[in-house]
Amino acid sequence: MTDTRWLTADELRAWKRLIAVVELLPGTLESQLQRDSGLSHFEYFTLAMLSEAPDRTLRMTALATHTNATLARLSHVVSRLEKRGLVRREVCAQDRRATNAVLTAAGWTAVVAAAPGHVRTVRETVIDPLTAADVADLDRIMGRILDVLDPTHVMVDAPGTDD
Amino acid sequence: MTDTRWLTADELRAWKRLIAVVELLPGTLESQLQRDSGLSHFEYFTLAMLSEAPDRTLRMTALATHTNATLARLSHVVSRLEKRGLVRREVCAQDRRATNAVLTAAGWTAVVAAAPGHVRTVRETVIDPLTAADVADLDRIMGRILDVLDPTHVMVDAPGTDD
DNA sequence: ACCAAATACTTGACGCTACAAGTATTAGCC
DNA sequence: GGCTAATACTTGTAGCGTCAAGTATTTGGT
Repeated sequence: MTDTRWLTADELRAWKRLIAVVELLPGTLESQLQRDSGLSHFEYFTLAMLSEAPDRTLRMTALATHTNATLARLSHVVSRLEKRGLVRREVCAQDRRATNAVLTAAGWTAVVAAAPGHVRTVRETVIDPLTAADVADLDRIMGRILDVLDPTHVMVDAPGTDD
Repeated sequence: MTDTRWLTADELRAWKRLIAVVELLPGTLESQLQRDSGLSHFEYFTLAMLSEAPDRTLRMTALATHTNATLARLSHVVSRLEKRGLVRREVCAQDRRATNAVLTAAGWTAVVAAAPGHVRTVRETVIDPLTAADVADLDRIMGRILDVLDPTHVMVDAPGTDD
């Protein structure tokens, strides 16, 4: 336990603003999706990952990795999505321990219907207030932070993580 | 419902990275604080706000605003903190409808003890991987996003929002 | 071939947050 | 002054995420 290096005024200001965005952004996305599509952001994200996977199918473990969820959480969420007919479970033929989550036709319809409103919200809240240079800076900075938070780049820059 | 303006490749990359940080950062802060201090990030933040307020006291409504919480959520959290002896409730003398949340001596001790570890985590995950120019860019970009998410700047740049 | 360990989930219980409804007090209006 | 509306919370309920434990299947020795 060495001496604490406190934040400078500039660092503190940037940090406070980042943390404010981290607190506020999820709620904004959540509200819009819930209101317009009846989906939580995590549900939307899960369906989106499946929609881009080969055969619209992923093993639970792979899906959990891409959505940054625990297997337990994903299992509960997939159960709910299954009850609503948006996803279907299949036992994996190659490895009977494993479960494949498959996007149903209804699930595809739901995610396709939800996407435009979601993208519009993303544009309004994040992208459109920024200049092209800002976007480049944001990309660079978030990349540096992710090198620490997610060194193996499991969540981003892996296949099938489009939003 | 006009045509959707989809994200360009650059925008999409920056967005995906931002959302990854938004998903991963809270968990990182949460784990460290819980492990080292037995506090959730929200509890820590609540105590920190109180610690910087005059008389270490704030009305519930004001505290809720600064922590970006609903009154209901804050009420539950303060109840728990009260049970642990970190916060005390007082009826406001001027307005008997209102409740003041007051940081106790034990609460002060807890937040002071938790701060160094928290700041170290913030440094390691966010500040230190960035150059000074990055920090300035981050500050500017988050400011622009906050103009949309929090137009009245209630959460940031209001008094008593240091972290 | 067999058995222990590892893997891939699933399930149940508990804690936290949002939402809805309720209580107490104050402010505004006539 | 008295009545209504607004304010400032508090409390109960339901839903979602986490953690711990359990089940089923496969892998890796021996």
